[in-house]
Amino acid sequence: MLVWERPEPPNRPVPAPLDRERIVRAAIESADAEGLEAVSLRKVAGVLGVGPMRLYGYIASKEELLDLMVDAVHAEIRPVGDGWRDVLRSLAEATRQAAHEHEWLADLLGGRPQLGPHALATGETVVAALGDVDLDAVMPVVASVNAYVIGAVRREIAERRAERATGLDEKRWQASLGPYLERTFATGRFPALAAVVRDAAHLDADDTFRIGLDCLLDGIEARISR
Amino acid sequence: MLVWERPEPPNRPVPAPLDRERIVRAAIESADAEGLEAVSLRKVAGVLGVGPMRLYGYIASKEELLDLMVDAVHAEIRPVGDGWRDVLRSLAEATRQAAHEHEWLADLLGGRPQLGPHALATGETVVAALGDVDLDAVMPVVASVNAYVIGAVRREIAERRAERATGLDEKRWQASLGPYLERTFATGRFPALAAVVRDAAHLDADDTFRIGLDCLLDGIEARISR
DNA sequence: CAGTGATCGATACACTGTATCGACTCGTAC
DNA sequence: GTACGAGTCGATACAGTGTATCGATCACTG
Repeated sequence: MLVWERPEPPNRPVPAPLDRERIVRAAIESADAEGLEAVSLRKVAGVLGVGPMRLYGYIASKEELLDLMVDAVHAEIRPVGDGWRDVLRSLAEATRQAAHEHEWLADLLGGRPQLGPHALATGETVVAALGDVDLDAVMPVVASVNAYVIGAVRREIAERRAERATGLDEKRWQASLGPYLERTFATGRFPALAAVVRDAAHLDADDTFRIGLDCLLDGIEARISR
Repeated sequence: MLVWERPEPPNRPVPAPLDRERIVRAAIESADAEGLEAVSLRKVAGVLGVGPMRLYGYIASKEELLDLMVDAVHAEIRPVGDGWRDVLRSLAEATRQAAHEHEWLADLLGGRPQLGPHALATGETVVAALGDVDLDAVMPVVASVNAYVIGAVRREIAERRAERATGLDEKRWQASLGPYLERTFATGRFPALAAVVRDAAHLDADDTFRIGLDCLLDGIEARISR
């Protein structure tokens, strides 16, 4: 068929410009807005106006995308302070802060080794601030603080989600968790637990986090100044 | 059609007897053998000789199955010892041990509040052993140890998996992580980190875990005996 | 200008969790 | 003894997933 009667090719749109940063940003926005389980390659590609397979030019798997997301958040974690204790506390608070802004981070933290440039940069800052600490003690100290933060943040976010799930409509709450614990404790099988839950002061999340962190830092201090 | 020429109904098999315990056991075996991501309701139902939808008579969602799996493992976590410190240490070691036997536990720990009977029983044991501790201090103390354990175990399992992934064939290892860090450190952007990784003593996982735990327990001791 | 590699996205595959619904069984009321 | 109602079981279906494959198209090199 001659060109004259052949229609123009269907206006093939210029392929949307793409790079890892754009992809990761879109993924993070999705995760922030709708949770991690709502992040799919199809949706991410969708908001970028692109076919799903296009992403595989920039990442090799979804796992890699998640790794990139975590590393991107590490860019926001900039511990500051004077001396090792300040910096470790700052690291902990900043990580917790990041997880508050990106709840999905709690699902990913500690799930895979963090070796991205921003994670390494954070590590560098921290380790550099531990210059006056015995070299052999640096790794276990940083590791322990990281471990504590990961676990504490996970628990905190998990609790927050559980509350939100029931709290969304008061009915559900009334019909589920509170009374469940009531009934369970009423069996008398967990007297000590029941006593603590009923009679002890209920700390908020901030205080709980800080107390544990202080304990850990105290213990570290005792150990490295020995 | 008369019965005489109508074939027997196709030997409808007696429905396999089922209960939550059987389901959970099958799921745990799957997860132990092939990892958590290989656990699907179809497969679990399959090994039980049952259609997938049958499971929904016993659980309301896959999440609930995972909750049951975690609680089942909590039955193996029986902290023992004299005094609060022994018991907290025992709790930590037992949890870590459980995660070594069921690596998928690392993916689930801290992901959702643990309110199953076995988890509560573990909590009861621990809290009971903290009888001589100020009531208001019990919750944050237990929470901090739990947080540390969750994070430490996660990191440990994550590292183990990463090693295994590359270690399965030596080629991959040589081509991926080791040299990656080499090259990255060679850029000179992470001098302090590089120094630690190169010059510091490399502790094994057991020691790393114990050092952090000791720090935390030391800090707790200082705080509650104040 | 021909050919060659890279890039793009449509299609396809195997699989997921779970809603729906018809077929069937069984205990009970008449 | 029979009709009915409730409940159980599993086949089918649906919407969605990550990713392999591959033909079409593009930009660039000889």
